[in-house]
Amino acid sequence: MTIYDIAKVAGVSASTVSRVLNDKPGINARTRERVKRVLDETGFSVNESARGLVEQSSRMIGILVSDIRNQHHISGAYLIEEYFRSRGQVSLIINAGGDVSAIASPLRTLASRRVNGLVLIGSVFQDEAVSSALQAIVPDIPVVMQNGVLDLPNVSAVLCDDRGGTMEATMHLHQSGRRHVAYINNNLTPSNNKKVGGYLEACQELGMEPVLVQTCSDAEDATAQLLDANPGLDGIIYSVDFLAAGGLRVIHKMGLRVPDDIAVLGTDDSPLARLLDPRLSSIDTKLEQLSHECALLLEEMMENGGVRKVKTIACSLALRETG
Amino acid sequence: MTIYDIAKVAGVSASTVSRVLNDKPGINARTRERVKRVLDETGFSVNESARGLVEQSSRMIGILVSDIRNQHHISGAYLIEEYFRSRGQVSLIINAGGDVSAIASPLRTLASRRVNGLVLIGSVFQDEAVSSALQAIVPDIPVVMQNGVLDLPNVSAVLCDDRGGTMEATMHLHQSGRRHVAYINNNLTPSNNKKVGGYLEACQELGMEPVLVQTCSDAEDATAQLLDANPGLDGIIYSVDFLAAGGLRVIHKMGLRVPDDIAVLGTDDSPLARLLDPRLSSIDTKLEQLSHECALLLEEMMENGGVRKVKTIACSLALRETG
DNA sequence: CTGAAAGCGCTTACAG
DNA sequence: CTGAAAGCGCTTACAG
Repeated sequence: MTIYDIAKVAGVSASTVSRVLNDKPGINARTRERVKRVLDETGFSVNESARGLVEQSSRMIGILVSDIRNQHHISGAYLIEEYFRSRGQVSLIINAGGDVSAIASPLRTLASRRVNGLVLIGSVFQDEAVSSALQAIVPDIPVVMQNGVLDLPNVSAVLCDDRGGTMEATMHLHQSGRRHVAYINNNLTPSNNKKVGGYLEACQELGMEPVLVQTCSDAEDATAQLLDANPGLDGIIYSVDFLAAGGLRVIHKMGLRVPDDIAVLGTDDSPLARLLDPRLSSIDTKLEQLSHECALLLEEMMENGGVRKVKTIACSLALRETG
Repeated sequence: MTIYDIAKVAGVSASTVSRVLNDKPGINARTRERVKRVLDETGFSVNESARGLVEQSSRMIGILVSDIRNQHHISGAYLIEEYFRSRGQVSLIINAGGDVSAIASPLRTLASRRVNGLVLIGSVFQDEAVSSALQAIVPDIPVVMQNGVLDLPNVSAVLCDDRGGTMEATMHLHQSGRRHVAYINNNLTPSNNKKVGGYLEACQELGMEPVLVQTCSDAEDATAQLLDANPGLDGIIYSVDFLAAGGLRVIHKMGLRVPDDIAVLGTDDSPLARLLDPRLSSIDTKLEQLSHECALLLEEMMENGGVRKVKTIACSLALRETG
């Protein structure tokens, strides 16, 4: 079923059908009605491939997510998908996979589809290999990075002030009387590095001795060891909420009370924070705002031909029952 | 940059470039090499719109998710995306939104894109309105439903045996000595209805008095009221894990011990189950297997022209610390 | 207000 | 083994 078929039935030309289809002005109201009726009755559906070919626009954007398992990233992707779909752009959501240097393959896929814009979700994309790949494969497509920056003319960024948020969290604990606050970090992502930096800076400012733990495995083991080695600890900040879940379990098992004996803070203010018992206080990294800004920025770049911008969004503290 | 440009540089015709691009046989090895080099050097990227137009295939599949907030569904979508991408099919993941009767709009979007196949994730799609919409808009596209069935010739289904899983869970509690087991349900989805059915049937078989609670709001309130009204309760099953999180909190607050005083079971065996304290025992609804089967089935339908099939996958119990 | 024609960038018989 | 040509289903100047 093509517009020619519709044209035949409606007794007009394909051009006219196309005009009706696209709500172009300058068409006799009666003709328009007649064509519309045929369109409806036949259940006609435009072939977007053909349309994309002539319009040189796919009406699609690409969303590259660094890791599927990360609910935070998935949620960001969906927020962006929603925004664009309400504006007639469909989303191609693709999982880049763990290996950032393998980004060329998904990027080529997206390029072939001629996506009108691209958003990269996850700070791991702030990487030299990604920069080269972007430059080589999509030098002319507007790109926005969620929580990462790259110095490329077509690549904007919306950053979350992880450093400031973590500083604020540390200071908050200090203000509420804590004097021995540790930080437990997992992945060495650019985002996490900023968090750690904020923690260290706050410690210095406050005259607290920093206790930094790097764990690639289990938060429980890390917390247990930390607590064994530092009996005087009265606060722990985790680089992500789910780590704090394990931490709470260990603390509970050791017979310490939260927050009386020890305060616990997570990061991201994920849905999990509200589900834990006690409810986890967390650094809100503003996922929704971040995603929304990404969408707005990308839209702006797609329309105005791409002026690079870098925005930063402040974090806040979501205080609940753990500190 | 089109294949004509490549052809000119390589000193061949566009047909030859196309053949090289698609790894067609019957091309002089030298010519192939030469073209490949030019392809590489120029960073050529096929226009998939043009290709899709002539091939009458978009190399895309559509994935319709009923609700973004449901991590279970999102995870399913990603598992399917992964499967198809590794086979050269890109995924259009779309959030259908809460209102099932509004499914026509996303369906039309997907139809316009000429997706080669479609998967619907979420049992809420098992609905008369969805059935009509599918029939009207995509009568000829292979469709697979994840955990829902519809009686349409082009619509296959992979179901999870929610009923059996919940029966088994109820029986497990009974076997471990529980005699007063309640069930807390949230949404009235087809899937949840099966769960409730399984619970009721098990109660009958076991001679237990069923205590069924329907809550559309908070699991904590529901649990508190339930416990107040039924002091003898020694087990609760929740229709989804996150409800159990709230339940555990209330139980804890009331001074009851889990599982000694009361056993708690969730459903879906989500990542959350392992993060709660105590670790939540849960009915494993086999998300990964379900998604994988959906992908296989859809692939089969797309290749062999669509014989409808309905598969059911058994649940199992993931026993941890709560019962 | 409407239509005929060209062209978007590919693939694929058909010839040679 | 290779190329010229037609055609996939649209949109958009260009004429009228």
